[in-house]
Amino acid sequence: MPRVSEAHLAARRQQILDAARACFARNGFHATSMQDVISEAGLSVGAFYRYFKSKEELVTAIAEQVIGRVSDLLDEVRAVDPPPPIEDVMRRLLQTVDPQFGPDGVFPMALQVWAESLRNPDLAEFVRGIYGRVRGHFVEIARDQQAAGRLPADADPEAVGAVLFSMIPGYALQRVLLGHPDPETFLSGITALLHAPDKN
Amino acid sequence: MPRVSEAHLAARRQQILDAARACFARNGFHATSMQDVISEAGLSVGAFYRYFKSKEELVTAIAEQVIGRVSDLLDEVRAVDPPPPIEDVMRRLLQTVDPQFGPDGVFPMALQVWAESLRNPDLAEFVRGIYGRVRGHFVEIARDQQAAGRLPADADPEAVGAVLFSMIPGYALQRVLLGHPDPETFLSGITALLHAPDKN
DNA sequence: CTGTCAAGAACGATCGTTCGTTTTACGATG
DNA sequence: CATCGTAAAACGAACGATCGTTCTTGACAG
Repeated sequence: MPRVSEAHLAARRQQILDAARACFARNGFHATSMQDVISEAGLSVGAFYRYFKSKEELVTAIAEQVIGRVSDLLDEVRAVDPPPPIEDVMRRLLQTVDPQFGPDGVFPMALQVWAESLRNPDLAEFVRGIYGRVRGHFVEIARDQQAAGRLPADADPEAVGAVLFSMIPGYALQRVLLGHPDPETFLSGITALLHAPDKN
Repeated sequence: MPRVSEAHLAARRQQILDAARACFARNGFHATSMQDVISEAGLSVGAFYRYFKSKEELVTAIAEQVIGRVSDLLDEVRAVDPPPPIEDVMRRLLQTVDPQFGPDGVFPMALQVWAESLRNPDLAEFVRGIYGRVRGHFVEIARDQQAAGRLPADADPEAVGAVLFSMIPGYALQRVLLGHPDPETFLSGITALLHAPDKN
């Protein structure tokens, strides 16, 4: 019996996922047919359905990879101690994330995942879990900053973390939809706000 | 010949748009069929195609209404002088925008529009135009603040405007996907950042 | 042989849209 | 005012296309 090697099976699966990612990035989840994905992968219909139960399962798998990748990008940045100033943290973050704004990056597809998660409860829960963790990292960053005396002593780290977190997808959206501004300009805006004279 | 009143025609069109908005909010652009929209509107297939050339035209019309609404919300807030402190501007903004986070608000559908605009060039251009204008408002706000001495003299208003702008969709995303935090908490985070000790 | 894997024709469902028909509302006519 | 002719407006059965999926078939490794 032709039991094929475990590695071969995994490779096949990844081959499908890669093809799907390309198609989805090009045309979106809904406008790409199974035939598109299958042709791109150079497989047959029957082969595909050996590896995925349905199109929805494929979409979910891709979406989870995309969201997971976003999360990983942010994890890397957090893994720096001692905590540098907020501006440096955000600089690292924006620079790490910058190559992901192009058509081949994760952010254009992240937009699709966000929309999709409104109608796919499983995906919604997954997204909630990942983004909750990511925001948690920002809260930790805020806590670090507060401990270093770079935030008011009475500040709520949860609140500051939420604000810092908001800047990432907010910036991503500007980049993806408007094409502006570059990371350094954006950073200078953050710097200006952090150094606002105490008249507010 | 039954030329029906102009008002009647407009009302019919709006009736379709309302039905479409309800359906799209419930199931998304792609998962709602024409039959869904038409039934919701209580019309016949033929009647629908008298008012819209295609489903795509309907989607675009709805998307433009949604994006326009977001823009209008922000316009209202800007129309206040003399310019209050940044925190007050953002408070007004977040409170105005707060009721729009629920399932019936514009933001869940805005997510869909963002995704859709990646594959619909006409819609993309429209979105670009509107959001460009909205960001322009934030730049003006930054300029006002700078003139009032509440921002460093050498700050770039374009950059500060981009950062302030980013907080809105960034916050919207958190609210829609995570359900957190409430506007006042988020605001306290902004306040904390604005009052950061000058060690950064 | 034997059972796994790949292949792709075929299927039912459903999609968006068209189009021939019926209904409706108004202007003209007497 | 009553009637009728007519074109706009509404209707909905039907259509072709395409969708995602199933299933029969053959090839090939153990």
